[in-house]
Amino acid sequence: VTVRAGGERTILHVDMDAFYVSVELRRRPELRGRPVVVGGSGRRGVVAAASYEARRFGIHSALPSAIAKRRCPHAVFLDGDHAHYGDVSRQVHEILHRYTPLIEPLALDEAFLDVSGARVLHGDGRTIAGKLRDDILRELSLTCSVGVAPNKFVAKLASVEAKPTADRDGVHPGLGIVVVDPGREREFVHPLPVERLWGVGPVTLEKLHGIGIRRVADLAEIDILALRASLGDRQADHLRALADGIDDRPVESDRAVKSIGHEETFSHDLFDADDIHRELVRLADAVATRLRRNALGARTVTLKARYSDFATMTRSVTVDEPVASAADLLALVDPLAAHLDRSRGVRLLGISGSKLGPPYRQLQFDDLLAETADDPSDALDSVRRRFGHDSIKPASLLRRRVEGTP
DNA sequence: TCTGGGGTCCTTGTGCGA
DNA sequence: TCTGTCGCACAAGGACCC
Repeated sequence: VTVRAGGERTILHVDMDAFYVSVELRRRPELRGRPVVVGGSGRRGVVAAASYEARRFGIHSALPSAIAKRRCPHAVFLDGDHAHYGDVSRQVHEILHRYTPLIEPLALDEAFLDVSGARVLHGDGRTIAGKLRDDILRELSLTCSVGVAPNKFVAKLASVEAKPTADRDGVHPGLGIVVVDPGREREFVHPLPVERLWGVGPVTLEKLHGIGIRRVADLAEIDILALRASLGDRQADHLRALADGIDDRPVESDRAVKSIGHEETFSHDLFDADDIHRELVRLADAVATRLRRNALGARTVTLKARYSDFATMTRSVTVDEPVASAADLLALVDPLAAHLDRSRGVRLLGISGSKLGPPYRQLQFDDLLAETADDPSDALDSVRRRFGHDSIKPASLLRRRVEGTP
């Protein structure tokens, strides 16, 4: 977190163009110019990314694959290769690091950069955006769009304006870079439809339409009390600030991960307890592997299940000491799973760990015994060496304590 | 044969101790 | 002693993001 006394910030939002698809096309150049879809090949899949040629047919991310195939039967559907996308993402980040250490990754394919302190060395925001686009294209054969603005939110909207577009008429190249100068934020955001604001999804949009708000300018003008009554104080105040082009959130380069989880939708619903247990074993193993890779343990473990009617439920337990092994995760999750209503059919199961911390275990007396030879007195000596002579003594030497005191 | 998987953040309800 | 309330922590659900 940096605090700059006075002076405008210069924030870049870098967004790779159709990232997964573009990475695949580097490996399979024969598919260039064709509608290509990554993900969504499974029976219950959805689209993860679509080439601009595929977008001409109304295919977009999160679209159920069954619908995507209906809209464009001749599209090429590829399974995703997330490990590879992760590698390429790291290469992109190495390039970004040449210009500033203040990088906040949002996803594999996009990041915020605070280049306020890099202007002397590398030039203004537009210049830096041009340089890193050139670097990424030359070194990785990938294109990206960049928004430049005094804050994160406007920079993100600007990068959308910089992107290529696709409609029935064809694919239209984008500007590549869009700069919103300080003082022009309101002018830039006011004409946009309100659903372009970060945090306005289908539910909030419905509420906003209900009180007559369709453009960002409407949001900036409406009585704040009416807005609060509709959305709640916190969200109302937040959206109003955005509508005024105000966003003070810093670029956070060192955000700690808060949860690690795995979930899976099955090709066919599960009704059998053994089947469910088997899947939980797999999920627990996957979560445990990633916890340990990150040198973390979880104090809270959450079981997620989605029934065939798409109703979702979660149940969690919190324990005193972080767990990081598949066996420990499973021991916590299995009792939760016993309460599932299997007769409804389970289409998805997930396990996630939160309240993360170092995976240490409270030192047990047995641990100390195990460190020493068979002679218990060795263990005594070991404890006293580590924790002091009075740290261990015969129970008979302990004074009785008044009930209720430590 | 419609609805993934990785997350973050916020709201709401509830239980508990002061 | 009983009751209300306040603040807090936690669990569960949901909205939203890519």
